[in-house]
Amino acid sequence: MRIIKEAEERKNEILDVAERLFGSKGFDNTSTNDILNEIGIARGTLYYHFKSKEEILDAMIDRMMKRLIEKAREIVSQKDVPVLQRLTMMMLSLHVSEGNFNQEILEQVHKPQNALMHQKMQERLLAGITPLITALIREGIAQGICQTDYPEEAVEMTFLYVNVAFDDLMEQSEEEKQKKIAAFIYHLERILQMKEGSMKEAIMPLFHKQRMPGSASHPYVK
Amino acid sequence: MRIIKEAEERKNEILDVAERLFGSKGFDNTSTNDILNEIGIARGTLYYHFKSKEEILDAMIDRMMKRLIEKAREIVSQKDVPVLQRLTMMMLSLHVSEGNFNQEILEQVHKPQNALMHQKMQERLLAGITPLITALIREGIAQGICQTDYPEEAVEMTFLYVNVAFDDLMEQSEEEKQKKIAAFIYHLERILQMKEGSMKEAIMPLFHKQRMPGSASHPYVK
DNA sequence: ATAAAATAAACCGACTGTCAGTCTGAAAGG
DNA sequence: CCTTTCAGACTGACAGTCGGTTTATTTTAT
Repeated sequence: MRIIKEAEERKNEILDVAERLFGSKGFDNTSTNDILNEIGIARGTLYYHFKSKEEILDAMIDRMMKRLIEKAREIVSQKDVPVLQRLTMMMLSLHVSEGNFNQEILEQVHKPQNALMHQKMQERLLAGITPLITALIREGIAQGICQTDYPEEAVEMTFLYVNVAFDDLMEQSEEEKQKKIAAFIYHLERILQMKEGSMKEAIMPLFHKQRMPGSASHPYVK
Repeated sequence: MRIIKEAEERKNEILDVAERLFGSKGFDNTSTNDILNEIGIARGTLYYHFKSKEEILDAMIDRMMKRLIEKAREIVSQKDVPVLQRLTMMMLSLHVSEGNFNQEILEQVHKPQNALMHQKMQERLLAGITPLITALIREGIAQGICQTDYPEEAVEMTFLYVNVAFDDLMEQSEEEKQKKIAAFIYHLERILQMKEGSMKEAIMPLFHKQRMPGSASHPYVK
């Protein structure tokens, strides 16, 4: 029995499976056979739609990052929410959004074997999100909440740090985590020359109820 | 013809070649055959000394980082040199030391295909160097030159940024580079709450002669 | 002491299994 | 007729294994 689908539809089907398999087993440990067996298509079909395994990875990451960046864009555009809260929401959205899917993939992604995937994702994310956060910071500067001569670089610096240092945060003890977060806020306030404690004050409203890790929703985040 | 060597000697021979080949072609694009052909040993010999290709990579990085960290340790221990100059030297040593070897490997290392190598090196480097720089910062704090409640995290943040952002600095235009560096110093001064411009003043003495990129020696660096 | 025997260390290279990617040619859908 | 799919055999490259060999060192026997 032969099922014909539109190219786009089939591609997405492939990407869905790839996303699940790469996410659960990693890129190197997923063979192209795994993918095409799971879907039930022939080898030729896979290579009709993608010209290499790496192209599948790239397309998958592309699709994924587009989703994330779209969410981020929505957050930034909520002009009625205070700047600093939107900033916090941005940070959070990258680590808890999409149900617990990102959780699962993040656990995979920072294993050494998935370095390629990790780097590609980080590159994309950085390129896509930096301008958005930068815009946010400029808003903050305009409002006199913060100040820096190099908003773009300030964002790069902090965002990069969040992504690398907080990636393997899960392996740390609870107090270690708290310290890392506190230190980050502390230094973020310095970089952006904010009133001491103003960042913490912005974060608190988002946590007024205790949250189970990685699940329940924030008041603003989707 | 059969040449028998002591294990250590042979291992180092293998690592030498691996270092050169991984450095010039990347990890994935270097086959185990490339390595053993170049040395003129058999397949079995290679696997007698190392149990996998990845173990070769790990050992190579280990050896490399030990050298780097040793140099860094020497720099830190030069108590007669002002703290901020030593700090600068640390940063520089990681990007220009060892002749122009690092240059070559750094160019390779930040290509997407070498993500694994890059990540492993960064992890090692971060773990090895952070404590050294942190000690330096504590000296600075004791001298009243800078101040932070979280020296360790401040170091992690800045050092991580240097490594990631300055890795692909070579591809940027000259003015882009200058801006990035200026921004970094600007924010570093803020993070460590230093007198504005004090970092720049510390850097200048190291550059009193114009230097050819990546070659001639600094007054203090080795 | 010294030759022979045993042990260990280093080495060899053919072989295996896996996997990404190619190719051909036919058939179904629209 | 043109896009999509099928089937799957094939290639070439590669990491890793294995049984066996050579060289060096130590032990034992004489």
